[in-house]
This record gives sequence, C-alpha cells and structure tokens, in this order.
Amino acid sequence: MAGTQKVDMDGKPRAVIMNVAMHLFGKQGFNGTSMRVIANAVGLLPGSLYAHIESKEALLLEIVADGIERFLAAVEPHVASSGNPLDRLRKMIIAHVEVVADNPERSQVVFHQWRFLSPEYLPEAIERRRRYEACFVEVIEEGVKTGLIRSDLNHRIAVLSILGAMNWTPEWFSPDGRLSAAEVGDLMANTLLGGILS
Amino acid sequence: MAGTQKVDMDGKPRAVIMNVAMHLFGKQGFNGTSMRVIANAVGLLPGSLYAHIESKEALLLEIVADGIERFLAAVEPHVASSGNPLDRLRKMIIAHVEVVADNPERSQVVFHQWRFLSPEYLPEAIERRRRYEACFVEVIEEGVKTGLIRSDLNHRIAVLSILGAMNWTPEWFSPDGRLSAAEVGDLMANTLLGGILS
DNA sequence: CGCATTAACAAACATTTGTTTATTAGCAAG
DNA sequence: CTTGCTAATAAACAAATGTTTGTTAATGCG
Repeated sequence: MAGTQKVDMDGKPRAVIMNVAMHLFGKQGFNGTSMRVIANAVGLLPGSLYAHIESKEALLLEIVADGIERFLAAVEPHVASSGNPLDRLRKMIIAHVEVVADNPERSQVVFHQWRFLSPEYLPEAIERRRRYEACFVEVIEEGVKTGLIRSDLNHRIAVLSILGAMNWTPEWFSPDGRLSAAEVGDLMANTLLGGILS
Repeated sequence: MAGTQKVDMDGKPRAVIMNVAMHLFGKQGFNGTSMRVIANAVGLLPGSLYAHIESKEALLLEIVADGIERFLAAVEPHVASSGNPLDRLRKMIIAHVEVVADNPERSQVVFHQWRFLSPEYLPEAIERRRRYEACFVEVIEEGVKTGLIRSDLNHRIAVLSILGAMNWTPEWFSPDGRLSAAEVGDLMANTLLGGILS
C-alpha cells in the first residue's frame, strides 16, 4: 500500500498540488517526477490535476519564482539597514539558512531545478538569482570600504564561497537535528566571517 | 543542421560515449538527457550505443564512481602527509577545485546526479561521499588538537561550510576566466581558512 | 578470395510521458 | 425537484522514453 495515502485537501487544492510537487521536484528533480506520481501523492487521477493547474512547467515556474522571492524577502531588508556591515552580513546568512530550513526541498528546486524552465522564463529566473548575489556583494564591499573586511582578498571569490556554503545546506540540514536553523546560521557565520584560524 | 555534428571517434568509442554522456548529464541532468540526444551527439543511432554500453544507468554509475575516485585520489594524499594541518587543508581545497575545474560537468554529476542510481548502487556511492567528507573532518580535528584551528566553533558546521563552498564552484567556475583553478582554490582557502574579518 | 568479427543501421518493441476529452457524481441556489 | 457549477473520473491521445531485434556494410586475417 505504498504511496497510496491521500493528503488532506483542506484549503485550495492548487496549493496542495503545488506543495506536493515542490517536495517531489526537490527530491527527485523536475524530470524525475511525473504528473502521475504527483497526482497519486495528492490523491487524484493524473488528468484531474489540470482542473487546477495549467501545465507541469507552470508548477515549476511558480515554485521557483515564489521560492526566490522568499530568499529575497528575507535577506534584502538587511542590505540597506542600519548597523555595521558585518552584523548585517551575519543576519543575512542566518536569514538565508532559516529560509532553507523552513523547506529544504523548495530550496533544492530554487537552486537546481530552475534550469529546466523553458527559454521564455529562464532570463527572469536568472536575473532574480543575480539580484540575490548582488545583495551579498553590496554588503561585503561596504564592509571593505569601512575597513571591517579584509581588502586583500578577492571579493567575488569570497561572495561565491559564502553563497556556496549556504546553498549546500539543504543537502544536510535536518529539522529534527539538535541545532535550530538560526543556530546553524549563526555558527556558519562564525566560520565564514571569522575563518577557522585561531 | 543543429546537433548533427559528429565527434571524432579516435580512441575507444565507449570512452567517447561516456564523455558525451558526462557532459550532457552534467548540464541537463540524468533524467533530462535521453539516449537519443547522446547518440546524436556522438554521431550514432540510438540503438548503436548498446554495442558499447550495457544501459543508461551503467553510464551514470561509471561516471559517478570514476568521478568520486578522482576527488579522493586528489585529496586523500594530503590527509596523512607531513606538514601542518592548515597547509594540508589548503592543499586539499586547491586540489578539490582543480578536479572541479578540470571538468565542471563531471563534478555536477558527482554532486547531484548520484541520487538517480538504483538502490543497488546507491549505498556504495554514499559511502564514498562519506569517506570524502571524513578526509576534511580528520584534518580539521587534527588542526584543532594542535591548536592551529579555533576550538570554539562547531567542526561539523565548519566542514560542511567548506565542502559547500567547494561544491558550488562548478556552478560558476569558467576555464576561460582570468583565474586558474589553483589560483581560485588558493583564494578560496584564504577566505575559508582566514575568514573575511580584517 | 573466403570467412569470421565488429559495429553500424533501420525498424520496431513495450512503457511512460504530459495532456485532452467526454462524461459523471456532488452540491448549492432558485 | 431542477438547474447550474465544480471537480472528479475514465479513457484515450500523440510523442518520447530505454532497449532489442534482424540485417547490412566494413574490416582484418588465413
């Protein structure tokens, strides 16, 4: 009786479908997830999905767009806020990890499955990703100008290292673990900002 | 006439097929790459591939196994070598980036497509990944014991941050860029080991 | 040449893919 | 009760999937 369990359809069924698709896309990938397994997980027949959604790609598009928006919404407020750049950067890292931890599967879709958007929607997704990176570049450069951050290192490499470390978190973070998302984010900030040297 | 160009079949055709599949798997994903597009890229008809390979999954298995082995071969020598842990860790980071840069697509397969191995081969792949992580854990813990590395930070988080930063490199590294792989690795080591504080 | 071997082809295979259609059950409002 | 609407079903669609088959062209060796 595996995989035959229904999902409570309280609330708009479109949201239920989106949610199920999000988890499956995150775990099996977009191309590794058929409409039939989505339907089965929701508790519907394949064709019935199309009463609520337009297409498989529309699902992906909405998940990706909404997902990126959540990261931006969590991080952008700290970019231009008051306080010194270092504290702000720490807050951004924590915020990022919190968004990841809130839903690792969604994060995986945002980080990896956006490639499978059709050329029509790709540029917008890429632009939003660029905007996200720009947030970190901006704060780091401000930190360099104010003398809080080393000026002898390659900023681009530093930003990409930080982003990489953060984007890897859905790969290992467990909501059942000992550390909360905020704690993990704080510890990551310790490593990334202060380094590991004693 | 797009996609009809043949590939020079010098050398064993199996290696050519593997190489083509590796690049496509890395860019489009395992499930996003059909045997037909592989065949077309190689310059063969779909069925002809099976004179040289056993199955699509056999391709993936070999690419993943061989790929992980390259990372291990590059990094493991530094784990138990002489020299202080910090220098060794730096060398490991550089070695890792060099393997990524040598073939970013292969790295993407190693990092992301191993999920699509069948349950039969999954455990071995996971075990090899674990072994790889263990290399970094070992050196870092030695660094802590010898007092070279801060003991006030979470080692696991530190290792995962470093691994995350490194595993993100295939996402942005370009062989045509200004920096060589070794230079990028060195700069990343600066950031990850020393932090960004001034 | 004659013969075995190799590797390619052309064609088909059974399934699975995303999606559409025609139809039916459930239910609220007049 | 009847009407109208929503959302599900059952069934089918064309296309694409990984793979197998029977056959043919090319190659090396006695």
